[in-house]
Amino acid sequence: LNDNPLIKKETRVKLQRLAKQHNFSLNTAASRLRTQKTNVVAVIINLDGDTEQSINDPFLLKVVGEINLALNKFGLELLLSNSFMASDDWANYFINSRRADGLIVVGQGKNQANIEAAADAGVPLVVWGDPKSPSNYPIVGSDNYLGGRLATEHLLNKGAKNILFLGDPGHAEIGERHRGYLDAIASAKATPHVVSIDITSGASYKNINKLLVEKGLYFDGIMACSDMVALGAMKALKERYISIPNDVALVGFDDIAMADISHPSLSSIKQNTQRASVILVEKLIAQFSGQTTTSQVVDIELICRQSSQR
Amino acid sequence: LNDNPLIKKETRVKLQRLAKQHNFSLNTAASRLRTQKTNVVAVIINLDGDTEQSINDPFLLKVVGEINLALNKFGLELLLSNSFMASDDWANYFINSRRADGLIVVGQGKNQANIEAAADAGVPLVVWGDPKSPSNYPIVGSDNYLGGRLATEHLLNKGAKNILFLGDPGHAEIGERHRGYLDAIASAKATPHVVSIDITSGASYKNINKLLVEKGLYFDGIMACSDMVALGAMKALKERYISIPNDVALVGFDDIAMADISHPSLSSIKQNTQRASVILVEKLIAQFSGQTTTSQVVDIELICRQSSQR
DNA sequence: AATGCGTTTGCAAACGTTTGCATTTACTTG
DNA sequence: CAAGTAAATGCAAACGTTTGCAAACGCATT
Repeated sequence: LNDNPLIKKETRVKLQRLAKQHNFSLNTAASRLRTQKTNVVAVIINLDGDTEQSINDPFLLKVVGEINLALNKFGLELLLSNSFMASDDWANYFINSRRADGLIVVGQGKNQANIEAAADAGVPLVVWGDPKSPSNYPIVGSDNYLGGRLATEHLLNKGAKNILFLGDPGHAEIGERHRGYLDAIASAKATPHVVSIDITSGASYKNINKLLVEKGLYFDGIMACSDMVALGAMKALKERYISIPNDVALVGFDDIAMADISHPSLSSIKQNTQRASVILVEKLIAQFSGQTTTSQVVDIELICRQSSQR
Repeated sequence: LNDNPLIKKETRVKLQRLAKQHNFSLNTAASRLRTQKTNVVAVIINLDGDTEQSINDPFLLKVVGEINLALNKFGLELLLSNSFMASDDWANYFINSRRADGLIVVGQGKNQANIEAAADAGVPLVVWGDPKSPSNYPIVGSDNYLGGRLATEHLLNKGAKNILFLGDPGHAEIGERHRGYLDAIASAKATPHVVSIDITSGASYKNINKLLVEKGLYFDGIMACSDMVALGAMKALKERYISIPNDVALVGFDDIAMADISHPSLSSIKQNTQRASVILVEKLIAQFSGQTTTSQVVDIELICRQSSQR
């Protein structure tokens, strides 16, 4: 049944047909016990304790969906996990106990201690995050610095002079976007305006509202650290009849489905999650066979829509 | 290590501490082989072949996230699956092979053959879907009929006379919403207008655009079968400067995060996915111990926002 | 010293696969 | 017909846990 080449091909297919007919299926528990392989990969959604960003975040879930497809393509299954069950000792909980052969961590968050510990323990492990972060484990992700710079330069090109950066620079990936933003601003000899907020649409909405009340409309562009954040800001602006893109041009990050369907449609930095997922899985499989793998940057793309078109 | 009551409590905690110290973990493969229990539940996202609705649909993923939390609460793990790996014979693939102890199917779709087959095979199984559908398996879900009726009555109350139903009535859950819509329309002696489209924002956008071009604005209300569909329609309307809610009032379904953050914010029928997830898991666990379980309706709620406020 | 009880230890079987080796069978070729 | 090869069969061990039973141990009470 496992396509052992010692057995003639016809015999194999004959038996496989018979197995299907009689509803016979190999007992994976026994098989895993014997082979010490599970063909399962645990996916951990790595959220910080202090963010409101939840397991419901559309972008994170999109990444999980893509990873699932990529894993299936290689015959692997996906054990979905949050940090609740596994507590802190991922190596022990997932690998030592033979629940999974490897780990894919979605999101670096602010605290990489758990990831580092697992990597140190020699666990096959890949991370979706910012590939430029120094690490002892391979990280696959977008060029966040470039994304931040492109988005900001785009806004500058469209004539924005006072561009807000909306997001929490303490977070690994967003920190890079922030650096890109700062460099673009510096090159243009403009003034940076950084508004550090939690990565949620709600926080964004509230903060932009507060800014408008307290300081008025002192900005004419926003580089948001995610589309959800951008959409929250957009709502606050629209409620005050501030024209997008004419009064304020707006660029988000992630290119989630809603970016295209919002009105005005939201310009965004598109992360190629599909390609990244395949690369993540390939690197993980390479680790299974003992190879060491390195971080890798995946292309990004500025999707120019109405929110920055003027 | 498994809290066997034959062993004195102090000895148990002592050993458990030792195990943690030495990074020892029970081998789940062996344990599963011996006990014939996996403590794993497979979650299948059940998409029709002929819809563009994808694994990336925010609502479906939200449900999966909630189910994950509910399962964890009961010490169960979640094996995420699409229909690709399991092919058609779910009983065989998941249960017979001891990959999981039970199945949670998210979405009935148009074709229930796979679900029925698994249920007939005696597999512990629960479904997120329309609880009023006749079935040989327990379905947990919202009162879709009531939701459709409430949404439509709400629009009627707000003075809408010509209300579009936007969605595919061939799909189980949406069929019920459609029935609710029709009944509300009939009670008000209004004329039904059913626009059957695929359950995606893109399809909705395109169709509303086409309708407006071909027939003009012959409607003043829309009851959309999902928020994504509603948002697609909203975009088409806004592009033509049709005022929401004044020219057209709009109600969606699901109450996804975007409903609150869109502008105007979107009225919606909120499905209590969190409660439903816990109920799903409880029913599944009841089946593990041989009990038979029945379908159950979870409360819904009309969330009234700007898109229907006039 | 004997009895009883709670707790621990030791032992063996079983879960269903995979793997390697030795053997047998079927079939082809000189 | 013998020799040679490809394919199939049979056998036994091992993976690490759980379970039940029997035996042993420690300790307190008669």
